[in-house]
Amino acid sequence: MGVKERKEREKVEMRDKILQSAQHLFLARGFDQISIRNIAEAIEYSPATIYLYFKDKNEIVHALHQDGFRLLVRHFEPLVKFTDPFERLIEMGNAYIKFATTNPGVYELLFVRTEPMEYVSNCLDEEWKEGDRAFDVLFQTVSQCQQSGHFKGLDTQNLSMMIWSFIHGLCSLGISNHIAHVKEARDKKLVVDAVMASTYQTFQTVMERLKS
Amino acid sequence: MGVKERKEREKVEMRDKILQSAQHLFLARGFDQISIRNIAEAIEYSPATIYLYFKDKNEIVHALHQDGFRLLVRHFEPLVKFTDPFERLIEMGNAYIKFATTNPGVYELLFVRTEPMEYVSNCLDEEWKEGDRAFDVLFQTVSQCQQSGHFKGLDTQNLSMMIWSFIHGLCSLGISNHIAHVKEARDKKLVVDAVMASTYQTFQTVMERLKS
DNA sequence: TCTAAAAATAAACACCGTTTAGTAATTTTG
DNA sequence: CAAAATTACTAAACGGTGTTTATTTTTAGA
Repeated sequence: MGVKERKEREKVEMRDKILQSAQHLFLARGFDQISIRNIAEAIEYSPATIYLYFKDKNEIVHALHQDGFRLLVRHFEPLVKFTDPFERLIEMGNAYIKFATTNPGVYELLFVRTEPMEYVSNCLDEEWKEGDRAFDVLFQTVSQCQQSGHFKGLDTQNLSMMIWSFIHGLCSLGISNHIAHVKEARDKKLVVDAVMASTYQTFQTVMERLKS
Repeated sequence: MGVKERKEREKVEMRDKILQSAQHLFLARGFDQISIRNIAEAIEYSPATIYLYFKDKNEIVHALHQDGFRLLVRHFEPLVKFTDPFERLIEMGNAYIKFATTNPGVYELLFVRTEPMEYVSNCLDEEWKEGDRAFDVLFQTVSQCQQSGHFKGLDTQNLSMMIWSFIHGLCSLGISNHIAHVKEARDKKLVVDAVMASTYQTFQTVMERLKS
């Protein structure tokens, strides 16, 4: 009676195929190109079929979301080798920026677009495990920094928030090309990279000053 | 021969009416509700008529964009009364956050949505005068802070960028409800407000430490 | 008043997410 | 093995979007 097992396997495979297709469309041609019809065409099924595997488009986007968070967390994992918490914190900033700049699409999906947020607002908790975990890594590191005598007198939660806000603002502005207009150069990508790099350096200087 | 003058006046009035309608729809019912058909219905004209006054939808959004930047700059104008540059800088943070939280829709239009950006990438410069002016106010203030002995050894442009990035990250995360998931409280709006307020306080503390 | 220009529109085109009703394939049952 | 039942799939439609084209209505000037 391997029929049931096979059917379940096929169901999972189809789900994966849909998600893979959606991600490919998203990364290759932008958020707007994730259309049910485009996905359907890519996997060579009718649009209606997709609704047998996902409740609606939001559910697809949310699944991609989870994958994105897992990717972010994976960027943080190698940082355990840095035993000094402050050093690890700085490396986390690097890892975060690297994640955002090498995966601008994924970053946009995770932190810029608001559509999935609204969806998540409904089916609370548990869906955001991955996101919470990412923040928790930061929080723990900041906490350890404080235990080592850094950032005296600052609330851990708020300081973590501040650091994340800064890095997010940097990445978000960079990715959305809001920075390019400040400078007059032509090649936007280079400008963004340069500004982000040097701004981040400034951030590091500021953090250094706050160490003791 | 006042006919030509009247026609020109009517042309401008119609343009304004379209923009006013678009802004109303946007602020009242969100970005998605800015549809050519909705605008047309609101001003009691056919959808096609709108294309006699605007090249496409992007041109409408971009016009709203400019208005948004003018509103932001207007939030900064009262700050000239603060003669101490550092005090003015802090007040600018307050003004920016106030702008973002009291006009989340406008803020989203200006700094979160990317659609208008792409449009702007084509018709470079001149369209962004207002945006540049807003950043310039910040830059000048930071520069004056440094002339008063604050923020020693930090590049002005980058430090300005850092400050903007931080505040933007805070507002952006707050508005997009990315913060709410960190805490487990139910009333998101309150949580966002609280976290933003206290985080901002932390930021102020950090800035204070950097004064000398 | 008649004509030429300008302004507005109806209708269509090609998309979108989603639903419904019906077909085709597959599995289970008699 | 054939019939019934279940499952998998899809064609077509609904109401929405931005935009274009051909046509009609309104207006202005001779």
